[in-house]
Amino acid sequence: MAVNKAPEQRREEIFEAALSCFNRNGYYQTAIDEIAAQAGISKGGIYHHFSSKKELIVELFRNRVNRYFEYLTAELDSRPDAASRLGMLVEKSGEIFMEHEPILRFCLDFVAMSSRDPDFRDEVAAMYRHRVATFAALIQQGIDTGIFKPVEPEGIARALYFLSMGFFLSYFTVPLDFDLQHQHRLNLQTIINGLIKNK
Amino acid sequence: MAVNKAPEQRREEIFEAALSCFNRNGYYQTAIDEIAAQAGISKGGIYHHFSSKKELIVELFRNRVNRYFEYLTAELDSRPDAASRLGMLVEKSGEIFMEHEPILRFCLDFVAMSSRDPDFRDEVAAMYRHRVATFAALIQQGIDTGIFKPVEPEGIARALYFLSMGFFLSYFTVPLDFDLQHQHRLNLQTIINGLIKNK
DNA sequence: CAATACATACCGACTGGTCGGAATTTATTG
DNA sequence: CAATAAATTCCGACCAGTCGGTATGTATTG
Repeated sequence: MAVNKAPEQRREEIFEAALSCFNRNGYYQTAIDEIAAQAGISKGGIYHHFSSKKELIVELFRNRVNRYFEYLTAELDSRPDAASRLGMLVEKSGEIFMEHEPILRFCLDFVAMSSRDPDFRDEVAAMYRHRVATFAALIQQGIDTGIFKPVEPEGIARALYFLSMGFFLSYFTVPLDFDLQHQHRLNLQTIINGLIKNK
Repeated sequence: MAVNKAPEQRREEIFEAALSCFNRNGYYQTAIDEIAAQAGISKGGIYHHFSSKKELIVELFRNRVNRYFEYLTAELDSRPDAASRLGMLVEKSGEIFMEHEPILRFCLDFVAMSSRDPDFRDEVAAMYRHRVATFAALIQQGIDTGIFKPVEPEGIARALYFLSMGFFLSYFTVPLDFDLQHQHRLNLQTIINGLIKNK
């Protein structure tokens, strides 16, 4: 019958099912039995691989979300200057937006839940610091090379983080009465244009 | 003993308790009994005033959140030009931020939940449209009076909405390693500065 | 005496987590 | 290469507790 599988493969199957269930009904409204059924395993089987529901979602967040957020900043070094690198970030985040919606949705939910759970919040804080530091470093480069005005890199980096989080959140909670890609570029250019020195 | 109170007063007491409970533990993790205890009433009493838990939270959202979001745009007409009006909006939203944190927190939660509940989403959509329309009208005024560059009012208005939502969300989910008021102004000025024509 | 505003007791459905043991795989040994 | 032992993976019944909602009775009010 049900042949035992390698732990890694099972975990992946459980992750996939959990992501789908959490996105459909939310974390607290999802029963372990539901995930188990969708993953083709039993409840006891899930508790063999994860010690609690909470551990499952935290591991899922680490596994999925961090993977994609790090993808964002992977090949940055291949670009010559700050403006080009910022542009690449914009491109890539647009890609993720379109191609990995389930993960984004889950991530947003996790962030929202983190307002009440310290364990969740630690994970979110790590992501926040990582992203802001990356943005800030890029802006600093732009200032050093004389492309950008002498702004506060940290502050603008935070504003970029806030804007992107708000955009993601709104994507799932607001009528989409606009073109996504167009708005995405407009968002970021509105900020970046303010940085570039007047010719 | 417990003397009956006027319905409006009871509803207000229940609202207050519900807001507090929802903020402490979240909507789904809050039992009606909890709200009842904190409001000094019984579960049956609450179901006398509200037909369901869901109706309670939706009414609470309407009653509290919309009240404050409308306060934002109340005295706009008293200001002479677009720049001054935008500035007033910035000021007021900063005030609400500092003085009505519980309501903001609840609002954010409600918005996040609205990604999965159509009934919630209708309420959020109304707020979104109202805010974006207000922003867009202001920007349009600025363009008409020659203060702003000829941008897309709707698009920038959305960016403003996204940024503020992201800021609020992050306020509750991210380490506060910056000065709130300073960052708040920086956020908005970063966008607005891009609008103002170069002298 | 109605009508309103509660309180109390209770129901049925559901949930996270446990537990004993079965099935399957891997390691060991003769 | 069996045969056996040990470890891993998994099942599914079960438990103790929770929760939204209801039914019914009682006090208050006008």
